[in-house]
Amino acid sequence: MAKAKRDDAQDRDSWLAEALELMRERGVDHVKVEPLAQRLGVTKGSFYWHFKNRDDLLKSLPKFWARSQTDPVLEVASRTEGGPLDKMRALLEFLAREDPDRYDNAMRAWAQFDEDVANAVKEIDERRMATARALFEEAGLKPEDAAFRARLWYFYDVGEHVTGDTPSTVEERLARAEKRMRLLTPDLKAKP
Amino acid sequence: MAKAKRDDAQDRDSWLAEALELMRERGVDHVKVEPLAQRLGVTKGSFYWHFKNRDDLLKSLPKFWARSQTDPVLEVASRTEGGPLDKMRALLEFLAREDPDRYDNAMRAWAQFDEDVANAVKEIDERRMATARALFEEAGLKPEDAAFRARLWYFYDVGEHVTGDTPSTVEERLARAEKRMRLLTPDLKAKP
DNA sequence: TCTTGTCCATACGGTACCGTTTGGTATTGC
DNA sequence: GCAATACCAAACGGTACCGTATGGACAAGA
Repeated sequence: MAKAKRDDAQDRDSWLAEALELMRERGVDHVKVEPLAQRLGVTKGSFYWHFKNRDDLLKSLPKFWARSQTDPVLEVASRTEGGPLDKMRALLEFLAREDPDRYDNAMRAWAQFDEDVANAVKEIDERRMATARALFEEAGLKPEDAAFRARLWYFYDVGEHVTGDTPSTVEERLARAEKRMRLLTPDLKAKP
Repeated sequence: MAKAKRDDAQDRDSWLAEALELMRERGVDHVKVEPLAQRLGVTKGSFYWHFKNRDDLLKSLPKFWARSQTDPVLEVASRTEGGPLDKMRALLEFLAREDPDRYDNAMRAWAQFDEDVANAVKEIDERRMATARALFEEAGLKPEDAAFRARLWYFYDVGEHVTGDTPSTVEERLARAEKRMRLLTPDLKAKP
């Protein structure tokens, strides 16, 4: 009874990774067993070894995606020295320099038609918004006001992503970040 | 040559309408000829009379959707008496009371994987944002600043829609609208 | 009445995919 | 070395859908 698995548990993930990629490119409904097998250079035989069926794969995808969402973003905030406004600025700069998740839009698209996926996405949204909310509270806002301003803050990101209205140059993105700070934090004190 | 068509030209639209509805429920990839025919209570024979093929239907859908976007919203703005801030408030109240388009999310989901659709959606986004931009300019902002604030304004709507984070009661939605006004227009003069 | 055009039903072949079965190969425990 | 096990290939039947071909019902001129 060979317990020492060779490279497995890796292989299930490699199916998941490829499935996620295919989903990003063409949407969930194109994530099908045989085309996927072809992309991986194997036959379906492999797939049905690692998964019960296609639904098993699809049900596993959101968690697989969420696992990749360990929020380097959140880390940036905690790593930064200074008050909440400094952290916000650091966050915006980080986001302006690199897009943290290429799969967001595809997941949102999927979430429109699947409740489980919708919940997975909602959880991520909540986590991100909570970060923003905490910073606004730290800057002195009442919880209620902080919650609303965090929404305004976060939804701007969401809007830029889903509409695809993102400047192509880093400079322009940084300029927008600057404006965003000025508009959303003029009344807040820098050091709590 | 009977030129007096009976009820046609209507029927192509009825296919399109049903297709749009099905797309909203389950996504584009479930908009297929035979299931669609079943929902309409006819056979494919009818479909291939009105459309060249499935692609013909799908290519027509975005325009059909855009046609329904004659923006009652924009009308609200022009109908309202007073300065730009009054118009903004009127817009927000209108949006709080009724959701103007149930197909937005589905179209955005589709747009992720089809460039033509993406352009159609982009056009609508542009039109809506232009309205907001004009109001901010009217309120005295420089074009550049107006553009950014319009983005912040509009993306909030987009964010609420795609995340599904919309209050269930009208009262709460109105309260949010109120906060939004206070946050986005404190420095603007009421009458231009 | 006879023709012409509109609209749809029926029947057909073709394709892409699902999930199963069976069997083969390489790796590991003993 | 010899089983047991992990992993995959190949071949199969089944289904859902596409698009086409053909013909029928029905209305409107002539």
